[in-house]
Amino acid sequence: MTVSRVINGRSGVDEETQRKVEAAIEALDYVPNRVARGLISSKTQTLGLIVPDVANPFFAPVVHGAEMTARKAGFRLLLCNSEGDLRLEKEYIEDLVSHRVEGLLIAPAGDQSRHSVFPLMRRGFPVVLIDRALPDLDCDLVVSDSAAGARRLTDHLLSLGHRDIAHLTDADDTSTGRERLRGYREALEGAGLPFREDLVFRTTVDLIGGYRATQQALALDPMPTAIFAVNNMTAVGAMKALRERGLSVPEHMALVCFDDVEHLAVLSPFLTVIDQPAETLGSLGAQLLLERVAGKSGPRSRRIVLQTDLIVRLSCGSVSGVPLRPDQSEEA
Amino acid sequence: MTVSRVINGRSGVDEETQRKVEAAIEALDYVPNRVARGLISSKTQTLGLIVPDVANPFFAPVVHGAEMTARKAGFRLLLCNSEGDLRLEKEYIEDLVSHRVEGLLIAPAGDQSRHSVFPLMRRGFPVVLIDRALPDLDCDLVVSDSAAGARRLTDHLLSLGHRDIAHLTDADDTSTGRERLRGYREALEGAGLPFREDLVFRTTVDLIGGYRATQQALALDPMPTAIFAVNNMTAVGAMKALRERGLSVPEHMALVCFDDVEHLAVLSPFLTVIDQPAETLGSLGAQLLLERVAGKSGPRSRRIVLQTDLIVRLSCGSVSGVPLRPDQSEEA
DNA sequence: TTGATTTCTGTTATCGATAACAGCGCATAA
DNA sequence: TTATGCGCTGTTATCGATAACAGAAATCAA
Repeated sequence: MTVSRVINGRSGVDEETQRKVEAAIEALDYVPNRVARGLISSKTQTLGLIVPDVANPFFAPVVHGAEMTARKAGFRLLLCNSEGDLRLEKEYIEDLVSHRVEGLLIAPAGDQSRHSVFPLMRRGFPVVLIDRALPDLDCDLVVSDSAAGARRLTDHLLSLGHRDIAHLTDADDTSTGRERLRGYREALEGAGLPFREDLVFRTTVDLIGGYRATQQALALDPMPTAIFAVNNMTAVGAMKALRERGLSVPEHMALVCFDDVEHLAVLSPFLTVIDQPAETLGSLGAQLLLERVAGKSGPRSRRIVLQTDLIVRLSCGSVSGVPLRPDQSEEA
Repeated sequence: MTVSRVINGRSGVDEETQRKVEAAIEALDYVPNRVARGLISSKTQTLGLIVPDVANPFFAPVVHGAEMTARKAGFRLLLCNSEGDLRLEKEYIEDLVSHRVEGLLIAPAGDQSRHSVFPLMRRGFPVVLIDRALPDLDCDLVVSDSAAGARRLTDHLLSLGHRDIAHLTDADDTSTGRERLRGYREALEGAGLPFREDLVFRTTVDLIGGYRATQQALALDPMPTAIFAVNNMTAVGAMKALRERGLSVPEHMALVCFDDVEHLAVLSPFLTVIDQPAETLGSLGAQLLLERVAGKSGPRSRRIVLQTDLIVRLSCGSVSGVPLRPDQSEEA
C-alpha cells in the first residue's frame, strides 16, 4: 500500500520511507503492472484505432494525428490493420474490447462493418468512425466532404474541355466511394452532360485495381480523355497502365485523384488532387472519442464534415485548346 | 466457474447447461475480460512492435510480416511509432512492458536506444531487434546485409564509369548507416579509388534531409555524377532537389538507393535500388521473438543477416559511354 | 443396501494494484 | 489525565477469470 502511494505520488508518506521505497524500486527493476491497475479501475487509458491499410500513405497522418491527441490526454493508442477484411476487422474489435480499451476509433473496411460496429453502439461502448460513414448507423463521425471534392475535381476537368471522364471507384460498398461517385455525377449533370455508367469502373481501390480498371478504360472506343481515380493508390495503378500503353500524363491522358501524398507529389509533380486534412481527421476523431470516453458528450451523435483542398498541378492538359490556368490552384 | 468452462471449451459441463450459458452470453453481449485473464495467467498473448516511422513505406511490409506471424501463433501485436525520438521510444517501451506484453520487437531509433533496451535484456525480458543492430548489445537480431548491398550499388555505379559518387547518409548513429557507408567505402577502395569524406553528406534520412543534402552535393565543383541515397525517402528528397535545379535522372545525374517500394517504383521506374526483404524481416523477427517468449531459445543470442537484391533500372546512365546492360538486373 | 466412482457444479484463493478503513504513535488541548 | 486530532503505515476487500478443490447428485459395483 505504501508502495502504491509512493508510485502514485500520493501524500501521507514519510520522506524517509519514500526514499527507501524508491531505492527498492530501482534495485529490483520494478515496473508496476498496468494489467492489475486496469482491472480494479477499469481504466486502461488506452484507445484502439483500426484502419484498413497502414501501408496506404493516406493513413499515416491519420494515425499520427490520432496518436498525438491521445497521448496529450494521457492515453495510448493500439493500432490495428484490418487489411480491408471484415472478418479480421471484427476479430480486432472483439480483441480490443476484451482488452478493455476505453474506446474505439474505426476507419471501417466497408459498409458491412456495421454488423461489427452496431453491437458496440448498442452497448453504449464509445466509438467514433473516421474517413468513412456506415449506412443507417447513428455514430460520432469525422469525414471529409467527398462529394464536394469530387465535384471540384470533375468541374476542373470539365473546364479544361474534357467530356469523356472515366471514374475508377470501389464496388459501391464505402461511403467515400458513393459520395465521390455522386460528386462526379452531379458535376456532369450540372454541366448538362449525361452520366454514363460505362465510364464508371468498379474495382479494388489499390494499385492493382487501378491498373486493371485503367486497362479496361483504355479499351473503350473512343478512349476517355481523362481519368478520375478514387484515391492515390488507384491513381498510381492507373499511371502504371498508362505507361505500359505508352501514354503519358498529361499529354495523352488527364489524371486526377483524391489524397495528396508528399513523396508521391515529388515524384509525379503533375498530379492534380483533392487534398484531405488527414491529420485533422485523426486528431479530431480522437478528440471526439476522448470526450465520449470521459462522458462529456451527450447521447446525440456528432457528425463532422471537413472541407478539402483542390491542388491543381499539370496533369489535366486540355482537350479543346483551353489553356491551363495555373491561377485555378487553390493550394494554401 | 461453469461459465469459464464453457468459454474455454473445457469438458465436464452438461450439454443443457452449456446451451443455457451460451444463450446468456449472447443475450448479455458478454465479452470475457482479457485484462483479468492476463492478470492471473500473466499471459497476455500480446507482443509489442516499435518502429521509428510507420509512415515510411519500407516499414509497412515489416509490420505486416510481423503481424501475420504473431497472429498465426495466437498473439496480437501492439504497434507503436517512436518517430525516431529516443524519449518517445523509451516511454513506449516502459508502457508496453507495464502492460505486460510478453515480448518486444524493436526497430531502434538509433544507437542510443541501447540505454532503453539494455535494462530489458538484463531482466531477461524477451527482445528482438530488427532492421538495425545496437552497438555492444548481444541481442537476438534480424537485419539485412547493408554493407554487401551498398557494395553492390556502388560497384554498379563504378562499372558504369561513375567516379564522383555522393553518399547521403545519417549522422553515424545507426548500424544501417554505418554499414552502408562501409560498403560504399569498400567498393571504392576495391576499385582503387580514394574514399573522399567531402562526398559524404550526413543528414536526417527523410525527404527533407535528402533534399538539403542534395543541394549541398550539387554545390560541389566538380559536381558528382552519381548520388547514392541511404534509403527511399532520402532518394525522393534528392529527386526534388534535382528537379528544382533542372537536372533529370539518369541524363544528368545517376541516382540509386536502398529500399524498393512498389508505388514509388511505378512513378519512377528508373530508380535502381537494393531491395530488402522487408516482410521477411518482420516475420522472422516475430518468429525469433515467439520462440524466446516460449522459452524455446537458449541463452545465446541469434543474429540473422538477410541477403538483398539489386534491382537495376535506368537511373544510372553512363559517364564514360559504357552502355547500360539490362542483363545486369538480378531481379527475381 | 452401502460404499465407491463418476459427472457435474459451486467455493475458495489467487494474480497485483488500490479504495476504504483500521490502528498506532505522538502532539496538542481541555 | 483524558480526549481529540494528525501523520503515517498496515489490513481487508475488490476488480474478473480461473486453478484447485469441495460437495452434490447420479450411477455403478459388491
